[in-house]
Amino acid sequence: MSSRKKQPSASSPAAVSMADLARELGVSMTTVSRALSDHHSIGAATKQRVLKLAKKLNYQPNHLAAALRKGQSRLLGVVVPYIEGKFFPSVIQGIEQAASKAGFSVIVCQSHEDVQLERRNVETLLHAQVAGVLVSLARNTQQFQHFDKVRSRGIPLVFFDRIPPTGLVNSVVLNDHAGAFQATRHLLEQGCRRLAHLAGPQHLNIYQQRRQGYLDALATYGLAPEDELITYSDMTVDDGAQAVRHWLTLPRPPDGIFGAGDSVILGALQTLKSQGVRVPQDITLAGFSNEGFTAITEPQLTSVDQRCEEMGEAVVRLFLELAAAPESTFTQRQVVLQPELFIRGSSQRALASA
Amino acid sequence: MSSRKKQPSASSPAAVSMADLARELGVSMTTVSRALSDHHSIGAATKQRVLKLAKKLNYQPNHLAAALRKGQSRLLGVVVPYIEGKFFPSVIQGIEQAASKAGFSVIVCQSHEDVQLERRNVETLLHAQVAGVLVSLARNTQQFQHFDKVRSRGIPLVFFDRIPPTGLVNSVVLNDHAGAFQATRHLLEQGCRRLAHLAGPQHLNIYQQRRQGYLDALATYGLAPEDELITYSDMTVDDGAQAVRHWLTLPRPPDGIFGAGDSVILGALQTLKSQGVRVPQDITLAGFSNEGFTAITEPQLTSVDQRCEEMGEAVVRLFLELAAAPESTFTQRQVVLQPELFIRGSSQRALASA
DNA sequence: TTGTACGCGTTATCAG
DNA sequence: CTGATAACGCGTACAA
Repeated sequence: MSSRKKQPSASSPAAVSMADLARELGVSMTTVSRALSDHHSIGAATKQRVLKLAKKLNYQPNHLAAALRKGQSRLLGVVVPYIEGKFFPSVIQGIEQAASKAGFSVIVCQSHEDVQLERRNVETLLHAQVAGVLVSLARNTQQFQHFDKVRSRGIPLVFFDRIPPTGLVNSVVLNDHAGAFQATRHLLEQGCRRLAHLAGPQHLNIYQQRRQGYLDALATYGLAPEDELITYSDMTVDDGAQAVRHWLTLPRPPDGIFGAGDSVILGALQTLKSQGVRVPQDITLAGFSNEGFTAITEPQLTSVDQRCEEMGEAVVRLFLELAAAPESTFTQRQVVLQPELFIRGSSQRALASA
Repeated sequence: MSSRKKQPSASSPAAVSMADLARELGVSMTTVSRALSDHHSIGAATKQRVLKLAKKLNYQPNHLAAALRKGQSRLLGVVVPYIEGKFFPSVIQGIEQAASKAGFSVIVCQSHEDVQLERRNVETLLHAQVAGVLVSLARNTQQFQHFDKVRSRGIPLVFFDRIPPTGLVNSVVLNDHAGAFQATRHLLEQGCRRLAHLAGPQHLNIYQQRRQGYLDALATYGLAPEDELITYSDMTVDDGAQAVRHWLTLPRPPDGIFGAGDSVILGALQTLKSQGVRVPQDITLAGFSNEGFTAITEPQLTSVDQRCEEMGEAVVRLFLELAAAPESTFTQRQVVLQPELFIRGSSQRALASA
């Protein structure tokens, strides 16, 4: 009908491109590009003209094309095991904040604690041409080849919280050892001398560290660990309940429990109460993560806070450093954050004995 | 040094492109493209050769380029108010599942209940050239121009849970009215006759519906609503506590409370207990959302479950329909899911009176 | 300061 | 069935 090259069909997007602006203004695309990207080689007047028309026509830059051209997007890929609970949402929150400040957007993927899915997530992110990949490992991830592809493409890779045991990576972690140590020492200070531990899967760095912190704190009080007072599990509520039922059958049950997670301690608390065992008078409790529900239970649960937002920010900072560094430099930086113990009713005998 | 066009620099990504495959095999890029995309016009033998080499060289398709060319990516953008709590993570879970099944990836953005951020999120998604935008509105969103841009680009737009009041949109919602009606009727069946309601912001469709469900249930019992038994708030724990403190000062306090959310009911429960009021004997409670903590409180909280995963799946289904439909057809489909009441201790007088 | 021309990796069109 | 070529929208040496 019309002889125009681009026929603005009524229903289709009015996607106005740099070429359109250039044609309209009678300048070259180069000029437009420079005006929009605030390049130095550009006359102030021309720049204003371009910017004005761009606004008028509601020009939207096609980041896809830019990414293709530059071989890099402004997207950040995040892989986490799950987004229930408090920890990961908070970390993601920190990541989003810092990323947005640096002009990046964030894609979030869940591995649902499944290596297979984790692998596919990484693929997805690579396909989306992300500028960086930020990962917290799935519980059952024990091999790490799927991350080689990321590195081999020169894309910055940062692990956080759950990191590979190899250590040959860039990572941000909490000082889990210190957190566990603090919590355990606190229970000991409350007078406990038979202190049990609900431990997590030991192939995950975090649970290993928490167990070690527990052991080391015992040692400072001259206490030897007892195998029957340490159980290993997936840290669910049920796992906590089951462990407690077992411990209560012992000739000498524990007088305090440090759990490597909050859910498992919740299970312990519920079972203790149902069995008529008083918390904290008979048995004190402390958990890890400072989940929201720790302030809801009765008594409230003492727990180690993980500085979630700070972790997210640190992850992005590390990514930015890697992105800025020349590809050749293979750094292996590790950022370590300090946890904080939140002391609540489940461990305070002084208050409860009243 | 070498006469090759592409000099594979040691440190840079070994990104092998279709052109590389074509050159290596002595065929055209067209052929390679067809083999890879399973086009019909291609010899079986040639196809195998291409596929084999592609695998050998670990060819990774550049979806970015494809998206640029086709003007469409396989990315789905999701905007939610927040990802704490149970509801949104679960819905996202449903979305991810269904999207992945259809070959789409998912970007999640949080508006943090802020229109400004919501606006920017939508921009971000458009920049990322998403194939669809799935939105649950921020609490204070009352204007909707920022979504016009999405539609004007011909990108399918689906709202869920918190939708614009205009109704001129594609959406997936829970039958909030039915949920509230069920919960209220249940409390009435427990013998309550002075039933209070903790209502949410009425410009949000969901809270409006829940309030109406409450009112309609009262009506079926011939009860007239009383203004002093309905409070409006942002539904936080504190809001619930405050409302209860007020109600307890009334000459005739309520004998049951239906809250439009679980947090607000939690606040109510805590305050009631601290004041020595027995739940459910003196006052029954029911909330909305079936949050994880409803099973932790004592007594456990009766609450309306929102079919989160189903909602996510429905959202994606609707998106796919819109994407398949010709641009001209302006449908306004609304999918309505049925909620389910989870009855727990906070509302069961029969059990507690024992 | 501005413009020309090319390339990023893919797909669509048309010709053979 | 296969191939050459143009195009998607943008960035950037290089030339003017």
